[in-house]
Amino acid sequence: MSRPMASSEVARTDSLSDTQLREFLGYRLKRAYMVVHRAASNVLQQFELGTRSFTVLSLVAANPGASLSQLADLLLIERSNMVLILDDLETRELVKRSRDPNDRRRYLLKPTLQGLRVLEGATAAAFEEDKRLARALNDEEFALLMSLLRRVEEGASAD
Amino acid sequence: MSRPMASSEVARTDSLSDTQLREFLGYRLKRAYMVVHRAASNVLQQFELGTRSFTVLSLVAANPGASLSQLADLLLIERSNMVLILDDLETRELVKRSRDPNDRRRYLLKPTLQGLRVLEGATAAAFEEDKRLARALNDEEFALLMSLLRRVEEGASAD
DNA sequence: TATTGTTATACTCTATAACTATA
DNA sequence: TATAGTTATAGAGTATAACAATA
Repeated sequence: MSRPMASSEVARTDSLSDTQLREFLGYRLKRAYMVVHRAASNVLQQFELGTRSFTVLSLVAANPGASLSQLADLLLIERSNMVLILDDLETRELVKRSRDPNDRRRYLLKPTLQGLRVLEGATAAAFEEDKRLARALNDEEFALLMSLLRRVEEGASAD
Repeated sequence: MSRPMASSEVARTDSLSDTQLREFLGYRLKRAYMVVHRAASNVLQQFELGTRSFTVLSLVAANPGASLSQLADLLLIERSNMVLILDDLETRELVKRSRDPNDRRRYLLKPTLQGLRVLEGATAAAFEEDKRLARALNDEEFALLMSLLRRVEEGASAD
């Protein structure tokens, strides 16, 4: 496959070293996130959902009557970005906005029947893929990883 | 702070539930990655480096003579995107491209003296911030998390 | 034919500022 | 005056296709 290279002034190997970067939590987190995110995106594509749309649809279904700001806060994203996600979900009739009669600034968000149907299929597919992605770990290790990630998130956010 | 709300047809709590999503490795990975990435970006800003530029500069310094394609492969990004990162680093005279005399398709990448100086400071700051972000974990837990992340990445990439 | 680097482009995700209508 | 939702826009990050030079 690879033939011997004519040697040049600088010694080179076929595979580069990233041993220094591998000491960084940020580096390892990003690499793991990338492969997991890409795989999840591929699976959700058949439902015409991105990972963000899937997450928002899931939260709306689990919290009917939630507001846009609440969702944005929970997902650590800007309200202005949440508007676009909800625009998309509402255009496709997966989520419905309706004015909150008690506070006319707010919209109460609810899933449509079709939204619930799509979510059901997407959740099953996403969950199966999630398990497949973590197949290198046994149940105990998986639970441990989840707990460590949560502690990192909470410890890092607490400034 | 929060006054009692007039009750509406749908019961609502101030904090939404994401218990279903919290079962997903992808969800937890993304949340942890977001807070870590934002903090790292903030720290690297004083060196006018993004996390990607920092990573590439670090790899060039650790592997003088590496090629663009090798770096792209290692970082799991497209060659076309690596071109733009290197354009930026070279414009700022942190990295230098020079033709490989043995294969005139390639460029050998090397850090400049200024590149090494900037990298030294950036690495120290990034490492300190990385440790701060992981301060919720002791050394043993940190090592365990790193190992679990690596196994997820490798297991997930192996299709 | 295949590979390296490149250009152009589009799409996704994130961030900021300013506006409106309500409170 | 503060908050909820919105608009517009800019900046990262990522992906795809096509091309020239070289192997």
